[in-house]
Amino acid sequence: MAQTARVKKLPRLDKRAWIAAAFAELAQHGWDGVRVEPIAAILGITKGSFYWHFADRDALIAAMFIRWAEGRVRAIRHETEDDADPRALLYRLIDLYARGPNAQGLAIELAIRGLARSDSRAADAVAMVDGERLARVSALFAKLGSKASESEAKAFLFYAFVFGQSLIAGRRDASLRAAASALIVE
Amino acid sequence: MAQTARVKKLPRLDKRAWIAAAFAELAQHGWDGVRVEPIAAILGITKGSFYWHFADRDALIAAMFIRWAEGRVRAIRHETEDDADPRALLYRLIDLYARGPNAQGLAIELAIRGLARSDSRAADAVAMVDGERLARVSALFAKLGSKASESEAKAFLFYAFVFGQSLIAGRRDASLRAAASALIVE
DNA sequence: TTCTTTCCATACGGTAGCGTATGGTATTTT
DNA sequence: AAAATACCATACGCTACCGTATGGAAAGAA
Repeated sequence: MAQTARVKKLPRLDKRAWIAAAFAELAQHGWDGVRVEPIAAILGITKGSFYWHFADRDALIAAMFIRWAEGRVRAIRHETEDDADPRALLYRLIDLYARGPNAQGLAIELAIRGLARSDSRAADAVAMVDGERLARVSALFAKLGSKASESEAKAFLFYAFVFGQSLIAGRRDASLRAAASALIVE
Repeated sequence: MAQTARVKKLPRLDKRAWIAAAFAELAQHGWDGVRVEPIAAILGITKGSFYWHFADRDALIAAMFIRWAEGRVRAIRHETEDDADPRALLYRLIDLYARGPNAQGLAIELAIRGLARSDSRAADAVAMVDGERLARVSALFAKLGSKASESEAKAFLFYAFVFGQSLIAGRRDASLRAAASALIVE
C-alpha cells in the first residue's frame, strides 16, 4: 500500500521506461541512487525485467549516456531554432538553465559531467553535447556582430558561465545573475 | 605485496590521516569511493581504527565538509594576499583552477558541490567558501576601478566562469579559455 | 613498574545489491 | 488452437560493505 503503485493493467516495460526511471534517481541521489533493485521497486516490478532488457547495471549507465547526449543535442537545436532576436534568445537560454524548474536536468547534467572525468563513454557524450552547444551559441554571437574568433570566445564564456552559475548560486541572487549575464551578452 | 604499503614503524593514525585518504578516494572515484573498509586497506590498517576515530561513515563525510571549507577559505585568503597587480592575480586564479595539476582539487570541489544539492551540511560548506571567494574577487575588481555593484557582478561572472570552464573544457582549448578570460578581466 | 588511556586487530552478524537460473504468463505468430 | 517469442516473478548464491564487540598492544601517567 505504501508503495509507488504502477498504473493499471500493468503495461509491459521497455528500455525507455527503465532509463527514464534511472534518470529520475540520478537527479535525486546521484549515481549512488541508480541501482537496479531499488529502481525496480519504484517501477513496481522486479529485477527479472531489468536483466531481460539490459546485460547488467553498466549497460544501463551506458544507455543513459547516449540517450542523454541525443536528447540534449535535439533540445539545443530546438531551442536555437527560433533565431528572431539573438540577444533575447541568449537571455532565454541563461534563464533556462538557471531557474528552478530545470533543477532536475541540471543535476543530471552535473552528474554526467562528474563521471566524464573517469568514464570515456560519458566524456564522449559530453563532448558531443558541448560541441553542439558551442556551435549554436557561437552562431548567435556572430549574428550579433562578433567576428569568428570573438564569437567563439564569447560562446565559451557564455556556456561556462551558465554551468558555473548553477554551481555557486544559492538560488537567491537573481539580480547578481542578471547583472553578470548582461556583462556577457551586451 | 601488491598493496599500497604503509610507512615503516606503523605510526598511529589520527582523524586527519583518514580524512586525507578519504579525499584522495573522493577525487578518484567520487562519493562511491569513500568507503571505510577500502580506505582502511589503502592505509594498511583495519576498520578498528576508523570506528575509534569516527562514529560512522557519515561522521567522516561531515568532517570532510568542514575540513574542506576551512582549507579552501584559508587557501583563498593566501592566494589573494599578494595584491600587487590585481589583473595579474585574476589571471593567475583562473590558471590555478584550469590547469592539470589541480585536477584533484577540482574533482573534490565538484563532488562536494554535487552533494550540496541534497545535503545541507555540504551546502553550508559551499556557501562559506563561495562567500569568501566572491568577496575577495570582488575586491580585486573594485581595485581595478569598478564600482561596488559592478565589481560584484564581475566577481560572480568570473567565479562562475572558472568553474563552468572546468566542466566543459576538454583540457585542450587553452586559447579559447584565454580569450574568454580576457573578456572578463579586461 | 603498574595502571590507565589511546589506538588498533580480529571476528562476527547483518543488510543491500549484483547477477543467474528457471519457470510462468502474456502476446504474437503460424 | 498450437507454437513460438517476449516479458516478468521468484528464488538463489555471492560479494562488498556497514557497524559492533572484544581483546590486545603501545604509549603515557602514577
